[in-house]
Amino acid sequence: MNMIQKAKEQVQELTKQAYAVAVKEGLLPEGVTVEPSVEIPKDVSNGDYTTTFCLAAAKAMKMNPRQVAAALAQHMTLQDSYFTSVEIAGPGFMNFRLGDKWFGDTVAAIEAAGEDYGCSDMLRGQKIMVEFVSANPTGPMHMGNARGGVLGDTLASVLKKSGADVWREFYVNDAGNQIEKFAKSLEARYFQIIKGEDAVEFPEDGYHGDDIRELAQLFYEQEGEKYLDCDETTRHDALAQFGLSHNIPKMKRDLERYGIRYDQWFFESSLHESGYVADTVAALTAQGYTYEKDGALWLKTAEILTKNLREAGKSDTDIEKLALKDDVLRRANGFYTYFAADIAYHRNKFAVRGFDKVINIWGADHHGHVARLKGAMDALGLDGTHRLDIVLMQLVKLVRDGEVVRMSKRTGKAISLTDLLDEIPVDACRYFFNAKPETQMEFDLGLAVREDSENPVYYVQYAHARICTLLKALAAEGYQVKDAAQVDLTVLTAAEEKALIKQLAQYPVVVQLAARDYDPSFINRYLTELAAAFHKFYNACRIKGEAENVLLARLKLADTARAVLKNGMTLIGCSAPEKM
RNA sequence: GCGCCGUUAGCUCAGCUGGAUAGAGCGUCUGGCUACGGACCAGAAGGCCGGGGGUUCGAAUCCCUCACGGCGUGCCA
Repeated sequence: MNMIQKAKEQVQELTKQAYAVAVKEGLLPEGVTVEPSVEIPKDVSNGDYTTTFCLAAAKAMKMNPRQVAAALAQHMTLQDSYFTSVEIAGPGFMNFRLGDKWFGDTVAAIEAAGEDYGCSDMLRGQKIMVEFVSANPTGPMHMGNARGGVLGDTLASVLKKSGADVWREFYVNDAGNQIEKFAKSLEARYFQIIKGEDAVEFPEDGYHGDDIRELAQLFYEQEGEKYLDCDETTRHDALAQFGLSHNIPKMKRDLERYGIRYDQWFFESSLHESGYVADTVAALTAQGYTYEKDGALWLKTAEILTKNLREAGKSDTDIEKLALKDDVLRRANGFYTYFAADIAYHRNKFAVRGFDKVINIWGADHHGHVARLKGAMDALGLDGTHRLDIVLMQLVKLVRDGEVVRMSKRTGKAISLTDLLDEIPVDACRYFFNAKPETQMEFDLGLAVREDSENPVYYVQYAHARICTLLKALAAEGYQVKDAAQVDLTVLTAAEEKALIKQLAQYPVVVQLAARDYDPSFINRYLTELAAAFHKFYNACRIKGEAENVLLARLKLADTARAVLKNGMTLIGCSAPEKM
């Protein structure tokens, strides 16, 4: 248990005990079972911890909240607790103030945890897969992929710190229609190189990007006109394979520049080759969830989702309005759809590889698929409703000089992830994209370079570097950081010192919130606040030249702040340099 | 039409499962080191929390409704 929880539980216990005594004394009516809610006031003048118990319980007691508070305060015994005072304020808040012991214990607890500070067993025993980016390997990755990459990677780290057994995966869509389109686009460029640009028409729905031209050129340089007259299937296969063999390693390289590494790159084609897609569709058919129409095989999506919605309490008229439709699994031409492969893929995650929970980071434009993929898992008896979580990430809106820049690969105007990294340092990118998933972000390319100095990541890094320099300077004077047990931490009484320690204590809570909400941006905000708390402390309290006991206590505090800054930056994949 | 996401300071965003006077950063203005890193700190200005109703002792937060913006609603992936 972390120090915040300890303090909160004490407030709850003290309040409950005081209530019990007050009842015994006949001051308050018995039988009120309201659980005391404990909060940390924004303003320290309202104490370090507060409970709203009196406000919540007053109604049931048919009393004025302040009277309730007065009765409780009378019988509050603070001996042996972390608190030194309790006072009634406002409409009936009870405000508790922490004593020295809590602050000292907090510093000692952080020291004892070391690099594991922030870890919890909240998700102990859970095997969780995070699948993210999974960009089509038919072209360069764009800004949206950058956001998804950062989000997925940090989320995975946060879940791991919360005790889960985490697996990072990239799903490679190396089969299906997109690949065929990819091959046709490459083919057209290949022919154009040989026959001249005007002699060959480029497919309307093909990929127009320059990367396709470059790949075709490379292919031509390597293979010459060898594939000019062969049969189409052979040529398409060769071109697609060639293209993928260039694009996939490039995606790996780009993601590694962000510090993102996967446990596995899972190929869609493997599901087709092994017959697992066909097997999965057969399993759905065996359960009676499919039917044939117009030569295609359909999944009874509407029926499955209607059942789920009814169980969730939706009325039939509401469900009617949704106009649910069934989905094709196998086209009339005999090929399986992307959806069929996706069902097989997720069945594999649960049924074959045994993940308890699967989290997918998807662009918001895929939200229409969430319910039906979960439903398909339900139909297979895999409880997709509860075990499959989809984090929908709003797309990054690119703006250049106030004008929206489209990101479609088809138009070829996308700003690639490589371009982005060439302009902006990795740390700034990671910090910027580590935002709340559902926020619609705007990224102004004109400001991209300025983002450099504006990005709060430098503020955090500066705090860290400043401490490192300080430690060196004091070491040169013979002052080493000592163990908490050897330092008198009770001399840390200034408001800035206490504020800093309280901020340090928050870290484990923040990590858990990030894991609970699948929102790693909690860590960003926390680090900015921690850096601010440090800078304030540093500005208000001198270290060098102070009396030795004060110097050593403050030095210990600064070093503790350094460790937690480093811990958090590592968690979100940013560096914590010792000098800048 | 229907569905999902969003709307908070000039800009980019917080607001922790309903709490006290709604907060940061950037930008603007005013101050602060012969002292451990001024990439810092202190202070000021700047808000009908998109509009309207409701629930509550209490609403930016929960419910309803409307407006605006983004996305989706394929035998595409």
